[in-house]
Amino acid sequence: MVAVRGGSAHGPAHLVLTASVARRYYLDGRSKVEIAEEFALSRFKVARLLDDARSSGLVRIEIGHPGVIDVELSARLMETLGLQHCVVTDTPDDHPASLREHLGAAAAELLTELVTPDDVLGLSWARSVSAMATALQRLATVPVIQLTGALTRPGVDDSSIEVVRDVARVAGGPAYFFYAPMAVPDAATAQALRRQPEVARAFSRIGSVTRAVAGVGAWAPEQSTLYDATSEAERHELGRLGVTAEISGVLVDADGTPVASDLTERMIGITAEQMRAVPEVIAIVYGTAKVKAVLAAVRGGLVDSLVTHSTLAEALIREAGS
Amino acid sequence: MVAVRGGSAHGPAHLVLTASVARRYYLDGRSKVEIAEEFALSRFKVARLLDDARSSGLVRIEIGHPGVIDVELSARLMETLGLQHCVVTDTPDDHPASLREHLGAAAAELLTELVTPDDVLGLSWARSVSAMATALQRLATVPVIQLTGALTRPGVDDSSIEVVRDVARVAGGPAYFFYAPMAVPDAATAQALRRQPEVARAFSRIGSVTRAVAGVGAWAPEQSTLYDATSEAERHELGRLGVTAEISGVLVDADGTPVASDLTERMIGITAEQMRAVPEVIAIVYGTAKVKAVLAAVRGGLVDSLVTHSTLAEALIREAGS
DNA sequence: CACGGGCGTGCTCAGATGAGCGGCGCCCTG
DNA sequence: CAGGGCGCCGCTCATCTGAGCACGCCCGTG
Repeated sequence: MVAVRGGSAHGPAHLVLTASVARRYYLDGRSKVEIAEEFALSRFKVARLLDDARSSGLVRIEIGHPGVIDVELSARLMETLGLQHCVVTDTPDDHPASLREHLGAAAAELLTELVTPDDVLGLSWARSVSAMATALQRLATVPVIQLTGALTRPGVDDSSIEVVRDVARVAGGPAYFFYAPMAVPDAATAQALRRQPEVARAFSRIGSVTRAVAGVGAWAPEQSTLYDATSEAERHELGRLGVTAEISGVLVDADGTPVASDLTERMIGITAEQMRAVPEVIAIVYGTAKVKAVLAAVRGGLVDSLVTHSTLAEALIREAGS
Repeated sequence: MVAVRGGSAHGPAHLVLTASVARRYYLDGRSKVEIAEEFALSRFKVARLLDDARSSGLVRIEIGHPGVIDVELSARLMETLGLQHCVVTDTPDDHPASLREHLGAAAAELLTELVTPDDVLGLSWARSVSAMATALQRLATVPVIQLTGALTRPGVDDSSIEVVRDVARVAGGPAYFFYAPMAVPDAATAQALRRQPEVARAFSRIGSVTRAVAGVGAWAPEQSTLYDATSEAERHELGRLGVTAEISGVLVDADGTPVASDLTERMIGITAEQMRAVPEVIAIVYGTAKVKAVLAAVRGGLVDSLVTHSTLAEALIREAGS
């Protein structure tokens, strides 16, 4: 090379050459060696041109997908929180009911995809889980286990109590369900209930559950069915103990450490240890009020996967990053 | 692997996994081997995931640049016509004067970039070349050669006749210019003029020109200064001979083959052979009426590089493709 | 129940690629 | 004018990557 350089280093010809090379490489899929031959450059030059093109923004790479699922955000949330799976919809979040419906549909799709005939499915009591059951159209043949007692709020139609049976019907597998409340007034009653044949039958299966679906509640009014069903004094006491999240009746503090209390003894349902032992717990969550609760549940290893909406997902990433 | 597959092949989890992998690969620049290890996949699986991601449109790669130059279109036109260089601006084409100004500026930038101290620059007579000269702010120190006589139209201010001197001043190199018309009434006068010291001095340098800038005219009213300066009979005769393009006084047919005629003898300027011998002739062209003229000039090997606007560039690609 | 097509998977091996290095010419400064 | 700094270039070598192939499983069919 004669090595006498002319004008500006980043003139239009350089720009167009770079664009040509980028086009050949990214759009036509040619190798750098081929491009080097075609343009009479060294392959190193081509590589540097392409590096420049990317760093200068001449080449833009976007990851996206037409549809309700924001795949890029899902991937980011998954990586940020170290989740097993993650689905984020970009549903507008101004209408809780439609939000729940969309998330239920997304969770149903996820479950259909994930569940194999080798799985054992556990279901928690939550409106979002019920929404998922409604949307579920197909599922591998697996046993379905009820993980907690029911908890209905007067005046609120929390939809069918038949969630476990509905899902089991779609799956074509056996259903392990029972009729009992999530919490009872005293430990003795709880123990008695746990000995009930149906309850005991379901509970004996909890250890074999490989995938579970649950909601996540925050310890605040309207943010947890359990909170709303608890007495004023107990709410306060549990709050004092640092309760931040409620997952299927399991209470944990901000670090995700289970908070033992009087209430723990009175619960009919899966324990913190059992839940942590489940290989994959999928939580369906919505509402930005639950940021800290979700983080606690994930950090505590209780929740492994998330189905949520973009506003909450972004808030989670922001909070987790800080 | 246990090899019992669950739900749908393209569920949300698959989508999000693909997005994660694509993000790591394209955005974070990790290698496929690293990604394979991170996600516990085989590197083949990663490669196939990435292939799917691109073919399904999950990953979109765009080449573009904020500015007046449409680099992507420039690259495409360059490849389609096999040009040495190409600059396409996306200036709106509804105002010829502003168009000429923009193209002049783009051409000036291109020239600044391309010209090295080893070059010898030739300039043709054209309004667009004049516009380039006006915009030129910097240039390597090179000799500047006038390639043709001048051709002014009455009532049209074709700007300075001093183009060659102006450019030479910016370059800081010697100027080889002369005052003579582009065409004269008879061959004898032309020969006499060519013997003029200044003319001969400039012409003797034509063989050493390494880069030239010119316009391209179509053989139609208002599309070529030479056409407009020619008699009715001659226009018709030349049209009959198939003249399609005029480049710096050189006339060629639709294939780019030079058309010899009576007029050829009466021209004061570079010949077709000489022009083809110039390593790079850069043409500044605008107006979709000149599609066929540009194609002829390029196919004939007279023009090697183009500075034009998007409308004409697209028309050229369309026409060349068909 | 045996067979064969289709699909997804991972292997081999040659060719492509990236990281880091030394060389060279330009430009700036003393 | 000499020396040093800097940016650009292309090389080497270890690693990465793609094309094609073979295997095993699933499923539908005779």
